[in-house]
Amino acid sequence: MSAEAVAPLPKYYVLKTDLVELIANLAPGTLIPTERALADRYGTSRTTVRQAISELVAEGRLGRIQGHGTFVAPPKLTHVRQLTSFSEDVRAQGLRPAAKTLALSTVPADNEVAEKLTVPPGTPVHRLERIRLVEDEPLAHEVAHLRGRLPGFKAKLEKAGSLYTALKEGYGIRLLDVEDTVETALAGPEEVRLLGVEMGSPLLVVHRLVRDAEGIPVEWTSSVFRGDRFRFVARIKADG
Amino acid sequence: MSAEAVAPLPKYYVLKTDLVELIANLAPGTLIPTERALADRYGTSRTTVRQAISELVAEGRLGRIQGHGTFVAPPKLTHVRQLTSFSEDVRAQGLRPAAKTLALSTVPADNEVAEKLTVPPGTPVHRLERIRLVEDEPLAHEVAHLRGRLPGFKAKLEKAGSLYTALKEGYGIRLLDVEDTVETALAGPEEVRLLGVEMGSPLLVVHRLVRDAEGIPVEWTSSVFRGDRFRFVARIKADG
DNA sequence: CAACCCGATTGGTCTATGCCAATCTAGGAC
DNA sequence: GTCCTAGATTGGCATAGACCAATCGGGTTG
Repeated sequence: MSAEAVAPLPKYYVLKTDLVELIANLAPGTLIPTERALADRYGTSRTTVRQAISELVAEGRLGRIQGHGTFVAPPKLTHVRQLTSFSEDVRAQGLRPAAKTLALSTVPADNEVAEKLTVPPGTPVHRLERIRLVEDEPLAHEVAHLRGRLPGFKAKLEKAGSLYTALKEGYGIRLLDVEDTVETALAGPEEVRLLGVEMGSPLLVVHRLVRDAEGIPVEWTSSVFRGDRFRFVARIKADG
Repeated sequence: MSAEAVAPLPKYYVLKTDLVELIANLAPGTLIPTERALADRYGTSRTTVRQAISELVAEGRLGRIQGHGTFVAPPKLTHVRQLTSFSEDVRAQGLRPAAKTLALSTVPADNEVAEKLTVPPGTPVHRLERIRLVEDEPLAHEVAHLRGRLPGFKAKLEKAGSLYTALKEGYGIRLLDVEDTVETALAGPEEVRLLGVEMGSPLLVVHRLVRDAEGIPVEWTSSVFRGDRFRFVARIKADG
């Protein structure tokens, strides 16, 4: 129709679009043809097939396992971030949450933690490192830093099961507000190891600052979520 | 030290790590060596160099322009999402915001819009499509759908300059709360065209549902932000 | 029967190379 | 001087093939 020269779409993008159609009606977990088979069928190189598949993996639509194959990924979860706990959010969706504590100790605050918690660098703070699981699948890596002296914190945390419950019922700390920042990143070796994602897959990096009823920062947490399995929701109320 | 066999890091990842160090002390905009030069220097193929650079581009640390070169990317912006407007947020950072209206019309609600705005499919709704700019650079593509009859909307919007101001001062609509969802995606041809990003670069897709004082949904907006230029912040107040 | 091993299959990394497309620069035409 | 063109340079796309690593299935071995 138009006389204008239209830039032809790259082959890998055409293939990607075709794959999206193909998997639209397939159940999660279904294997798609192998890379070599697709390369044959489309008369293209495996490199080109891999570029198309890689983007779909990055978008969370496909997954792949070396030696096994490439399959349709399960749909994204929705994570409602209110002043509730991760566990509650997940349970509200009918799923089974869990947390594995990797480390719990008292450490001197580094410069970043000190700034966020408004304490002098070197001040002892509690450090809690955990893996968040849903249906036994590791979905997030979280490192929390807590300000102040919290005697018997370990026992209280285990008893309460939830960080926020422990703070509230163990120490009477009431929370005023939460500030979350959300940004994208790509997985490196640490995330590959901890979350079982593949190199270069997208992540959501969340930094959370929690203030108590007096407006004093009490918690500074850095979390890395699998970007292909999560969607964040924030509900924000009007001021008046 | 350990007798355990350590999986050797892929070459492209080593190169990526080296590049992160290299650019740490370089000013934004500085050109890094060309792909061919890096391939020579590291005794590797250009394909491997491109894999390393591609991930850094996806993370927003590098940018590249065909025929020109690969350069250090500017730092991310921070976008505070409260019940304020995009414009106010950007101005608060000392930057110059702008919006370019691509389309403003009344259209029948499709299934998704109808569901979100709780109206029957086909109901006339206002559709506003805009490009958000900061310092003349397009950073987001936004399609808003507004429920209800809004006589003279176009004129009021132009007069107010801001969507929220227009709703409030033009029609007395007070807003109760906002619900944002944030997820990741990769750029396709439309984003390449509208935002000037490259194919496959990461995006933040935000869906926003705004309710009025009675809790009735009044706005359903779909936004696509450049993932390499934005960081979201949500402040959430405790309920009581 | 269970445990083991081996080979086929599949994705992961990498090479070497070619050509296309966008950009920039140096020279020449006017 | 301005404009234009022709190369050189740079990133973008794609090929064909090699070898590695993880997985899985079937057959052998105890």
